[in-house]
Amino acid sequence: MGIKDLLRFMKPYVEPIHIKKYAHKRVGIDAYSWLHKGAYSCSMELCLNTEGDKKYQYINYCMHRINMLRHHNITPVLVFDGGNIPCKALTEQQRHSKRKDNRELAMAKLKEGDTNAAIEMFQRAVSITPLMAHQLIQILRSENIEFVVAPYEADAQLAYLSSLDADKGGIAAVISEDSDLLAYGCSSVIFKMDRYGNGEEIVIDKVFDSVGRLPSFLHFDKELFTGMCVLAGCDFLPSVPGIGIAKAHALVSKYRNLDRVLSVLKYDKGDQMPKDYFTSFREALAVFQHARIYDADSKRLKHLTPLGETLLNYSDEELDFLGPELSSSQASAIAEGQLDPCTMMGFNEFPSCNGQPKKSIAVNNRSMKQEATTEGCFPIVSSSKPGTKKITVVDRTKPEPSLERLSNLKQLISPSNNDIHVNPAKRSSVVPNNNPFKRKKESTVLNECATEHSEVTEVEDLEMTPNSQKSVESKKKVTSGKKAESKSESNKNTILNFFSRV
DNA sequence: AAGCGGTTAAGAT
DNA sequence: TTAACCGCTT
Repeated sequence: MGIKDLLRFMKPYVEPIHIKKYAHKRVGIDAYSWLHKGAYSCSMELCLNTEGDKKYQYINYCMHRINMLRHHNITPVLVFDGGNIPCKALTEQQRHSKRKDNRELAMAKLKEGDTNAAIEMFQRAVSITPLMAHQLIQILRSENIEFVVAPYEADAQLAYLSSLDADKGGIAAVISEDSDLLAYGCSSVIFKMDRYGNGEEIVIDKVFDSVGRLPSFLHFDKELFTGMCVLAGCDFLPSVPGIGIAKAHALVSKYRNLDRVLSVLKYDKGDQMPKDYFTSFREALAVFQHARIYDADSKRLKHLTPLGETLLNYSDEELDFLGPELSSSQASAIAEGQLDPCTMMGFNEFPSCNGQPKKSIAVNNRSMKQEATTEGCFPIVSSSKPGTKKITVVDRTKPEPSLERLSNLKQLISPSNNDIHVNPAKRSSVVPNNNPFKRKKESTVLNECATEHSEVTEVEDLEMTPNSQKSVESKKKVTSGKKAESKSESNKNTILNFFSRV
C-alpha cells in the first residue's frame, strides 16, 4: 500500500510527536485507516455479518480516537474514500482476491472447528464497506463531527484540505498510515498514531529545506518528489524492475526533470519497460497532482491542483483516468454521505425504490458491494416518499445481543417506551439498534410499514484517555431541536468502566 | 549498492 | 500486517 519503501527511506525526516502539538487546530483523518484497524477486533462478525454489538466495535475504536483528539482540543475532520479510480483497479482487484481467498480459508477453519485459526484468517479477509463507513458517518453527524466523503481517493481530499487555510476548512495535519499522502503533497502527515496520541510526523517543507541530511531533497520540489514516488512504485503503477525508492531518488536528484529521467530510463531499461510505461507514468503523476476532489465551498468537484496546459486540452473521456466527472448534486450528495459512492445509490432506501440511475463511476466497485446495496437499508426500513414525515421505530421483539458484555452499556439505553419521535428532517440519522454510543429513545409505529429503525436522540462523549481522569466535557447534541437531557454524571462512571475494559 | 524474494519477529485488537 | 534481516542477483 502506498509508495513502496517510502517511509523507510524517509526515516531521517521522521519526528516523534504527540498530537497535542495540534491543539486548537483542525486535523484531517484518513478514516479508512481507522476503520480498518477497528475492524480487526470484530473481523469474524463483519465477515459473517453476525447480528450483535460486536459487529460495531470498529465504531467504538474510531470514536475512542476521535474523543482522544477532542480531549486535546483538536478538531477532527474525517475523510472517507469515495469511488475507485481506473488506474487503481488492478491493485483493488489483487486485494479483493486475497481477501476472498482468506475468507474461504477462514470458512474452512470454521468448519473444522478451529475458531482461533478462523479469526486469524477473517482478520485478513475484512474489507471496509461503504455501509461501514456510512454507519460511522451517522454517529459523526449526531456528534457534530466534521466529515467529508471524497469523490475518489481520500488521500487526495486530505491533501486538498491540507492546502487550505483553517478558516476555509483547511487542516493543519493529516493522521494516516498511508505514505501516498506525501506523494499527494500533503504538508504534514502523522503516521502510526497510537491510542494516546503519540505518532511519527513528516513535514514536507522540512524535508525540502533540510541541509546536510541524507537523503537530500534540497533541489526537489513537489512535482519531483511525486515523480520519485511514482518511479518507486505506487498503487497506480508498479515500478520498472530494478527501480526502487533509492534509484528513483538518485535519478530525480541527478536529472531534476521527470522527462529527462524517463528518457534515461528508457535508454537503460527499455527492454524491461512496459510499452505504455511513459503514458502510465504521466497518468499516475497526474492523479497525484490533479486528482478530483470535492470543494465544499462551491459544492463542486475540482482538481487538487489546476490542470496544466496539456491536460486542459484533454477531452472529458481522456480525463476519465482521474475518475469520471460528477455533477454538483452527485458530488455533494456523496460528500455529505447520502449517496454510496460505489453504487451511486442512497443509503437509506431500498435499491428498488431509489430513483437514482446507477451510473458507473468506477471500473471496479468496492469489494463486498452487495452489502452496500442489499444491506445498505439495514436496519432501516422506512418510507421513501419524499416529504413524508418519518416515524421511527425500534423493534422491541428483537433481543439485545451480547447483553452480558454490555451490562453497563445497557444502562445507557433509555428505558422509556411509547415515546413518539417524529423527525422529518433527518432522513439519515439512523444508527444500528445496538449502537453503543447512543442512548436510545424508542418509538412506536404510527404509520407505514416501518419495522426496526432507531433514531439518534442523544450522544455521550466518552472519556477514554487512560492517562487522564479528567473527563472530556460532554457535548450534547440535539436532533430536530429536541433538547437532550443529560444523565451524564450518573452514567459517566459506567461509561468509564465500560471503556476501560475494552 | 540496491533490488528483491523469503523468513522471522513484533504489534495490534 | 509491517518491519527488519538475510542471501542471492543485477
